[in-house]
Amino acid sequence: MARPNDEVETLLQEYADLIAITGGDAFKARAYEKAARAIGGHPADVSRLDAEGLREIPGVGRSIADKVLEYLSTGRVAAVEETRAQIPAGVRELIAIPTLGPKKAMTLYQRLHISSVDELAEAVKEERLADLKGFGRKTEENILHGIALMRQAGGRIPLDVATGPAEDIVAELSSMTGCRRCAYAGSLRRMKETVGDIDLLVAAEESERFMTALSELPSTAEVVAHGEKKTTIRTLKGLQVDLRVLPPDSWGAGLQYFTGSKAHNVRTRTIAVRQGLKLSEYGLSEVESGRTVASRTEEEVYARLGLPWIPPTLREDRGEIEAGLRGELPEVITEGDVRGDLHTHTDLTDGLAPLEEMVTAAAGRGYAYYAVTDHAPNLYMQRMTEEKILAQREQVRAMDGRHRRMRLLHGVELNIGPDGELDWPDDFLAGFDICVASVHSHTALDRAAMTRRLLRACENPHVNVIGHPTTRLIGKRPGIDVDLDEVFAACARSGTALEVNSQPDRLDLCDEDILRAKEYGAKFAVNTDAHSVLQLANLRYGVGTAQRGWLTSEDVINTWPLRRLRRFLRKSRTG
DNA sequence: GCCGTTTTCGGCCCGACTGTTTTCAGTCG
Repeated sequence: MARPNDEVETLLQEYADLIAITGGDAFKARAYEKAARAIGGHPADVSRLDAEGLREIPGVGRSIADKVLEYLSTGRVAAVEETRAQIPAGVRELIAIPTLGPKKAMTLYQRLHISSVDELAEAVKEERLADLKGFGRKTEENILHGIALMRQAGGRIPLDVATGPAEDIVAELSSMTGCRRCAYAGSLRRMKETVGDIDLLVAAEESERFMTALSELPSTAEVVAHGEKKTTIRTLKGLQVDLRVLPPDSWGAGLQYFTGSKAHNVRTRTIAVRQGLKLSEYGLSEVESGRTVASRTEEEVYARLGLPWIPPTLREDRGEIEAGLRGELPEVITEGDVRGDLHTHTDLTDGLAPLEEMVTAAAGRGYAYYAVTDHAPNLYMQRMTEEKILAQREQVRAMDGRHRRMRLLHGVELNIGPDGELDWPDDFLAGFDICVASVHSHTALDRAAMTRRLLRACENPHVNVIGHPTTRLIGKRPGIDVDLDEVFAACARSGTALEVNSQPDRLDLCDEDILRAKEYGAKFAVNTDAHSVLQLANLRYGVGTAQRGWLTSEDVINTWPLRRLRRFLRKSRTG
């Protein structure tokens, strides 16, 4: 059910990790990492490719192509199994802890026989790391901090990881006879950045066959509970899936109930009670007579409560009930409102696809404009130069107009240095159509310095968008310590947009920060930061996050017509 | 292990930061 490319990517990445941990050739590990990434981001289904087709993927040679074929035909790869046998699986878990890499993980295993995150936490507490070479007080602190950060995510699953399987299962159940409606609900439907489990609903006259179907899916590893109204399974990847089957007449009430949030439902139930009604997953009914007054659709249920239908992404009790009652619910943006992506990469830096492929894919999405924004020189590993980016500009200009309905913008993703300085002087920046500027280094500056740094970037007349403004990585790295209110105010004042980065492990700004920034009158750009053709589709997650932040088209510059966008990009430089 | 030749080996994204050392290894972007 999972995309074969993703499975292969996961396998090759594991092999790369294992090579690194067991002290194998670092370049070999890198080669596997690179191939993993290339296959994960490759548009064609690898399970349909032969050896020759596989070797056309950059970074895939004879050896890796053979391993992929071996995996696709047998489900296993001998070389990987052999390496797996050398160290317990838990050792690999350790390198997920920030600041802990393969070398330290191997030391911990060899010297202290630590092979799980729990054992490591225990060992730190018992001060057993004290006499290990290379492990000082500060390292212990970093490990504990890293573990705490991981546990904070509390086993919650990133939005994109849950979405794929949820859609697959919905498609599967929808195709069964007797299925009147099928959808996922819960925090996934509300598009929270992480979800605890997948809540599925089916409307049907009888339930058993759906319960059985779920239990018997190839991706099901374990049936946790199997009842008449509810079945819970765990997938091979450890995702928990709850299925509820409802009578078709209860569909709307059930969907409303199981979408939540809990806080939102408390509010809707309270409104019902005040009207002498009772709201449950089966319907909205009169308390006295028991007569059902609304249940078939969500619209009907909300309408009977005196509310318009409320988009799931707003159902957090953050004022949506009040706004709905007043008839002032925002018209939040949808994916269809987005006219172009303003932050994307190509293989000129760390993207996977050449310019032409990215542009063609963007045109295929129906965009009216599209910005290419590769990395600038101060991200040293990308080896960008003035010559290279000017040559790219030539290519972009030459390509502009080839897709009739889509205009191309040539841009760059600049690095905001520790003092707020940028990669190139102003006169060079003036040659770009759009500049995104992001923090990539020096993430540990104190709050005052960090704030000064970002303000200076905002105030640069050529900086149009602050990319992933907090640089957080969900479950991995907290955001930078910065006075966001100052930054939001500066953005609003200077005509600099704040990015809503759609990468599922970023979603930065997050919903709550967006709500705050909007108060300052700041504008936003919902971008993918795509490093491959496939990642252009991550836009949905950014749009979901933008919705959770109550953004409308008016707030989001890349929903605007090109003419208006261009005016915004000129900042205050010209009238 | 991949790649591209200067073709069958020798490079491979480079530099900064951190914490630990006392001149550097490990991790990260």
